[in-house]
Amino acid sequence: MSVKHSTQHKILDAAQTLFAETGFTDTSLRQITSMAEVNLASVNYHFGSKKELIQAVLQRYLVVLMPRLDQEFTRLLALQQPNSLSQVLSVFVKPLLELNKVHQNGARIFLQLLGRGYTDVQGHLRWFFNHNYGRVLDKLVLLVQQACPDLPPSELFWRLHFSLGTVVFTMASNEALAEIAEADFNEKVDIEGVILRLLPYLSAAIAAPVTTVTQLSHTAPALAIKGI
Amino acid sequence: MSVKHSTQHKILDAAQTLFAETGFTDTSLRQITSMAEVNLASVNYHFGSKKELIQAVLQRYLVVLMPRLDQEFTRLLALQQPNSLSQVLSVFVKPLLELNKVHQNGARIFLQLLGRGYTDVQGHLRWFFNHNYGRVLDKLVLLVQQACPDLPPSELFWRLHFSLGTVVFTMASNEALAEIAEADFNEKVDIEGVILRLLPYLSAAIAAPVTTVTQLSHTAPALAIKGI
DNA sequence: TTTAAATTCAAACGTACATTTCAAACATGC
DNA sequence: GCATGTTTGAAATGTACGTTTGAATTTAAA
Repeated sequence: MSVKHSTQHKILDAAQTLFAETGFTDTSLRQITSMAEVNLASVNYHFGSKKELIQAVLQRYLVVLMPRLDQEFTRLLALQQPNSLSQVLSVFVKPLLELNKVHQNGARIFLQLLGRGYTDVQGHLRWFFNHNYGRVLDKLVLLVQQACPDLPPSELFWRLHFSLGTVVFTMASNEALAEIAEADFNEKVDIEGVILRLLPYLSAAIAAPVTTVTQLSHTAPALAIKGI
Repeated sequence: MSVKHSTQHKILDAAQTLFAETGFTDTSLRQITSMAEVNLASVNYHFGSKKELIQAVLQRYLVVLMPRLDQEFTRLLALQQPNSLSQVLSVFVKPLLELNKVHQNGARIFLQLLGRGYTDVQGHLRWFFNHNYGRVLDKLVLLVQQACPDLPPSELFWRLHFSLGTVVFTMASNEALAEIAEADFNEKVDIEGVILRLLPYLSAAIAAPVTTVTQLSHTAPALAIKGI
């Protein structure tokens, strides 16, 4: 049935599954090597350290995804005339789903790992990510800015991070959510289904009218209270 | 300057800070007791275990917040006529900010802890939370349902979880975000500022028009591809 | 002041972890 | 087929963790 895999490959496969399920810190090398049916020492032999294994697991997807995204962003930027927000966000879909070619359920696993990466570890992953792929995401910011010219840059900054949170958290708790959805609403939701539900949600959110505090305090008199 | 605090109090204060910063698993009891300047054994003496300490840290805020939320939800539900979505979401603001009375920066710390709770630990916190406060949140679902009568229940389920992700992730990485915002846009953003920015974002997101797959595939031809 | 309970303390316990070691097994080019 | 470099294996190392222990100390009631 299954082809013969190298030790590295077996380690990466087991590691990504356990990392996505339990997080980086809560997954031990012993769990990984035991699931991969390889020797404990082989992780350090092939990857150097646990830290480098984590990065290798992510790299397998990033080296596929990021050039694809970069290409899409560049294409949209070249169109000169501004794209709609939903057009911009839609370019994520295909590259993300193509991660399923890298590995079965690759898209889901990658997004889960991304979520873990942003909440689990404090330093090295964020650095690793920004250092290697920061420029690609700058293009995304530019595209969204063109799509929402009325949005102040600082507001856009916050809303893009809100959106990152939406995606990342949803994927981190994806398993639990999908189970509840299936039990409560009898609907099976795969990663594509979740992404499709995210698009209109995020489009509306990012493009939401900017509400000033004065406007808000009409519907939210709570803000008038002092001293807290 | 500072009043004399009991050992329990000192442990809770140190624990909440470290938990919020580093997460539950990545914070050791030795770090906590060393910051609190108490003996290592006192955690187990006063709280029983690390698990129970985590719950105690959260309880300090939950026992204040949840009855307040419950009261607000009940009040809105009693109005009979449906409330607008932004009215519903606005009731979170005051109770959340009142957590600053529980402890300095209590609102921020609590939301950060909530974020950690949803991503760090797998089992016991989610159970603890749903078991104790599930009924309060059922009222919220009802209110949102009334505010958005056109939203199918399953869509509402997903969007509320998307929104939870937005809040929870934003708070978990709040420190980093606030730093960047201050450096890039020269604007100091406190927890109240973040909450105020979240409200219009979430209102628009939850109430976004429901897009069907057919509609979407016009702007996102990516979905037409097969085999992935 | 006496006494009993509550609290603190230093030390140790057992466990799990990432990493290292080094000999054995394996593969590969000559 | 031998020698060389690569990979695996079982075992050990050292560290950090949560928790337990039992004696010392403080607290507070009698």
